[in-house]
Amino acid sequence: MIEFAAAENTADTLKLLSDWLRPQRRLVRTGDVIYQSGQRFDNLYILNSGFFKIVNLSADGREQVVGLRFRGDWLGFDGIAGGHCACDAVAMDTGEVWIVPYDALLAACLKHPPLLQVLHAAMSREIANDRESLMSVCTLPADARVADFLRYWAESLAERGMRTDQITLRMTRAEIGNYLGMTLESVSRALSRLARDKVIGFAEKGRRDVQIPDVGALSAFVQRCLAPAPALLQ
Amino acid sequence: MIEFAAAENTADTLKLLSDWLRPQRRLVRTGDVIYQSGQRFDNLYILNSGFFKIVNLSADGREQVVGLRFRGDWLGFDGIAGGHCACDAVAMDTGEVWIVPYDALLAACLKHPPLLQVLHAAMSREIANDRESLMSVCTLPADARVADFLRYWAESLAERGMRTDQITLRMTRAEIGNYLGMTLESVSRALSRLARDKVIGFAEKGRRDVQIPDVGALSAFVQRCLAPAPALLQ
DNA sequence: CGTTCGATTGAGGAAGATCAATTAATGTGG
DNA sequence: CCACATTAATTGATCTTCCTCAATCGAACG
Repeated sequence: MIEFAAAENTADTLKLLSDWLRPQRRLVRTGDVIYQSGQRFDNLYILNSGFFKIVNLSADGREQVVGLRFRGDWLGFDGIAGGHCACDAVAMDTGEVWIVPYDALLAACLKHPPLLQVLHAAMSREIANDRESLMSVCTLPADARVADFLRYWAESLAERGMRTDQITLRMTRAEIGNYLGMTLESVSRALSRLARDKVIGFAEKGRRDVQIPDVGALSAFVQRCLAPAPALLQ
Repeated sequence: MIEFAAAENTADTLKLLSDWLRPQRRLVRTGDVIYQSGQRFDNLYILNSGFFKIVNLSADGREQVVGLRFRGDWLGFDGIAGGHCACDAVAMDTGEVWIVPYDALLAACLKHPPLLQVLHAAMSREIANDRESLMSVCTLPADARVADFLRYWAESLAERGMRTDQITLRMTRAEIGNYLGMTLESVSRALSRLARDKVIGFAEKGRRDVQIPDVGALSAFVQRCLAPAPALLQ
């Protein structure tokens, strides 16, 4: 049970951080801003619960969702180098955020080095995840990208011990499209096709709840999109 | 002189790292592999000179250039979380890489906390950079993406005190296209258009050397691509 | 109960991919 | 050093995917 082990791991790590850092806790609701681009960097944030998006804003006004974050993830690493936050972090649901002053964190890490390992692992995971995103956007056609997005979301939940057979997308089609580099219409069409192929299902009411009976079917769908020839008969 | 200050900064940081870590040095040549996906994670690498690419390989065989690295950058962060390298790092030119065992680095950081700040800043920069890449791929049309790629490369050189009026691309059109999420033909056409518009120039012989008389012109070109209407007259 | 916002679906068009031919650069063995 | 082979780059023609524009439908909310 890898999922279970990972969920245990997340909980253990959070306990360790809570015990050693005694962080200030902040309850957030949908739309609440954790930090904003340009703001001075002072704190890192540990997510105890909820769903969050990271939004990048370019100088010329382009807006781009560049990441999604869940329980156990950290926010704010982008600010360390420049002393200012480089993006916005916004809650997509009610949740709890732990606030950790960076200075205090460093002090705690020096006293208790295992904390340092936890911190570095979080940054490392973020780097590896971002690369997967880039890979997905660069190499997958639109339908596969949507499928891969659902797979990623479901697996993120699974790793944290949450149910994945029925998930609630906390983003509009426009936001998903922005994150995946396509239009909202393309997202909608892709989801319709996934539903037609029985890879996903929609709840009776509302199309924000997606049923994923089998996460593996999503991966299979991605592979099917990549297959060079349909190979009708041979 | 921001460029000069940054170049000074890179040099100072490298000196600090060299003095405190006494890293093993390795000379590399074009094509040399610094580390490979799946390999056990033991070391981080600091780039003293040269040009490097980070290549991600997916389970189903898709290959994607997910990053470019220069003097002063670090390699290997992706391996910290999982204990194994998550990508390949390959030299695109002759250069020198400093090898730092992660354990030794942590020990040194505990003895000399400023090192920790340097390490975290490097990881932070990497995170912020990756997001810029994703943003570029998701929001810019092909021509603008190529222009933005050249701008990024030129500015990376400028930050390190190298000349930017004439740069040598160490990648084939195919590699650039892979990195930018487009075909090699699209890269070639974009470069031809940039040359026709006098935003860049080509050397007499060989089209791997690109003349960039004015980096600002590249940014302007990107903006022109984004402009919704040409606004012929008003 | 109407208004508003989000989602779906269709039709047409445009950006970029694919396929193909040519040219330029690089490398190799005689 | 040259003829030849090989790889990279350019350019054109065609085709596919996805975007844009537009209409309709459904859900949520005051």
